[in-house]
Amino acid sequence: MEVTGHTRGPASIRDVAAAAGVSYQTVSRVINAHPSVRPATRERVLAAVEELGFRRSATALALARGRSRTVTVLTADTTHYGYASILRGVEEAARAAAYSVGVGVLESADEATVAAEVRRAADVGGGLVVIAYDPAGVRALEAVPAGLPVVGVVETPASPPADDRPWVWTDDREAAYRATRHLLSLGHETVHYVAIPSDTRPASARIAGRRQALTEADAPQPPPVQGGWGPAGGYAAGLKLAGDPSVTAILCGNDDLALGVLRALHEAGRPVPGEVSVAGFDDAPHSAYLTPSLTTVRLDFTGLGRAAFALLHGALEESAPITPHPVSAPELVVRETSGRPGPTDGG
Amino acid sequence: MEVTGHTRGPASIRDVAAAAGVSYQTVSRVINAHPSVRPATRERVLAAVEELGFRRSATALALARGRSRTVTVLTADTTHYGYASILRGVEEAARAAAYSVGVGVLESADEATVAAEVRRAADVGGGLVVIAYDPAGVRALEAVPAGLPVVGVVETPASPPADDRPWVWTDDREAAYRATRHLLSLGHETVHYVAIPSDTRPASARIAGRRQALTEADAPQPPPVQGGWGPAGGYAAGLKLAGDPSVTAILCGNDDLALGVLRALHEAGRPVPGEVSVAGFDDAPHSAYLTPSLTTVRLDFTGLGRAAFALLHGALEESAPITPHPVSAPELVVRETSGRPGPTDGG
DNA sequence: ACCGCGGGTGTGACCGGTCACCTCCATGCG
DNA sequence: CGCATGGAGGTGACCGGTCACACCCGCGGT
Repeated sequence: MEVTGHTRGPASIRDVAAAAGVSYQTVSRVINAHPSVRPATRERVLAAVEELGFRRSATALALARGRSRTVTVLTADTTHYGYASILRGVEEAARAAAYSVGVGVLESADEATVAAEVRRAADVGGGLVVIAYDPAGVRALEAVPAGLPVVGVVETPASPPADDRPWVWTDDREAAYRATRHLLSLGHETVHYVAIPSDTRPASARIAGRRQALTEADAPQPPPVQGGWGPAGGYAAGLKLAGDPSVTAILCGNDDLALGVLRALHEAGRPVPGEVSVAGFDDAPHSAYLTPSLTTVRLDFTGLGRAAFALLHGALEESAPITPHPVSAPELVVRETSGRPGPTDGG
Repeated sequence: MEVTGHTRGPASIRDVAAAAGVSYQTVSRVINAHPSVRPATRERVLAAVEELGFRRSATALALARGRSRTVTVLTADTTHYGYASILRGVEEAARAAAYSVGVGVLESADEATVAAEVRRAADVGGGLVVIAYDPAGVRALEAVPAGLPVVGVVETPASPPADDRPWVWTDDREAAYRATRHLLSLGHETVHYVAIPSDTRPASARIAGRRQALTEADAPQPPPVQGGWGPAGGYAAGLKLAGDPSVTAILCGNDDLALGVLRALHEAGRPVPGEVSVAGFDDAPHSAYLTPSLTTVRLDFTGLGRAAFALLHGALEESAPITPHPVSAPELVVRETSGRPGPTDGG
């Protein structure tokens, strides 16, 4: 009725300008809260905005400004609890800052594929959060071209990151240290370790934390067992360890691994925590409800995601001073899978 | 050396054109594989593309074409296994089609918040996949403005969806039917049900499937117990059911719920499957490794995600005929939590 | 009365692509 | 030989915003 000649599709600032009887630039000023617009004019423009249901196109904004209010999270798996939590943290912070978040899954760790994925993510503009706990993620982080804002979510690094390529991490060295000490304090001679893939690096923070605890206690240092990411890998590793009667305490790189280990111990007839104690990392939601419930170290993945976004936000805009690391410290959660070692010579 | 005056930042088609000694339009033609470009010219352009590291800007493309090769997944939780798998399926299919995928988390089911989230997602253009298993998702699906391409991921609907607003689903009616029949066939008198929030609707497909199985077997029909989404809710529901000695079989709306129920039964001293049988939905990765391992119905969430994308892709472009539902049928996976009912009158 | 100044607006170019349309030239055919 | 045809390529406008700049006007100072 009152709308006569405006174009099909969503209204643009030109449409709004026409409706309000001003120039498109004035509309732009109103949208951006520029001070020098007369109140009466502002009112008219806002009324037109309301009436036409105008929404400023994110695409056009990105093109004109050169950056895109978008962060893309590159991850090897959306399904894994830790990764999914990081994604949630990023999304949460991004939403609060009116950013959009994209996801790219690194299907394989193959160099070319990863590089292609990084390029794709770069095409949309904005920043990148790379979850670099695993080989695919590490590759991706390396493949990010210079000049593209990126934050890596990594294990506790040995040396601080370069300024132009910040990292974010939880103190998993400390986490491993505490979990190991907890198990030792119960009376176990040593603590075996089932590793997630990233822990194969000799510099792995978790391995270092465990080593420190073992060293301080003058305990033997059995080499880590490779477990992969999921329960299946933990199960396989668990079967190996279950066969060795000297094994009484097992620390696992994550809760899923621990679950597999628990199953393997069960099948091998080694009661938990009667004979063997088990602890995990992450405190996934189901860990508290397992039978027996899982002793684990809670890691603040959501906070990690938020921190990653904050850093990126700081790099993309000249606001929000780069908040260092408002990530909660790891917290040991003692549950039923850890206890004093029982007599193992009996069976 | 050879590059003299081209602009800072990523190269544009104008830069490439200058380097190759052609017009920007020719570059555009080469990029888009337009036939009428002489091979020699094409070669020159491609060489320039290579040399300058040209990548076509997704933003500019979106602006010029009017649509943005992006799909945004709206979900209430990135952490939940089923949701995360759907996201992965969407991402997988999207990547194959050179689309980007965004995520929006519906933090609350509050109408205004959800509407705002939908608008935000709409701002980036492209299509929407809304995971509408829960109240927040259902609200979001309703709040999507007409004209915006959207696909809902829903429970088996009572009536087929409208053409312009397609849905995608697994046959969870059949899934519930099969799981219930399985439990009945073991000799249980009836099957109790711990529901996920969406199942409160009287028209819920899962509830209908279970009802049908119970009806066919002339079994009593105890009302569903509300469980929520996570293990905590399952635990609470499980405690209630555990107190009733007549309860010998419990079907749960998802594996996390089942986990909580198992824990509650354990604490109540009711052995599984000795006294009570339990089954879940989803077949989450850890379910096979629980002790006892969980009988469940595997649902093809990833396929669901891929199907959702395919539908959206069909709506966004005039290609890829709308493949109806290449989603795998639910598959009953019988494990250790289900067995014949034992003597319950003893304790 | 003249100038400078600053608030309130409008105009043109630009971001990096695409699309519609035009030109130029080498053919083929009547 | 003249002309329609189609391949190869170029030009201008446009998508929906932003930015740099010019304009107009009222005001205060001299």
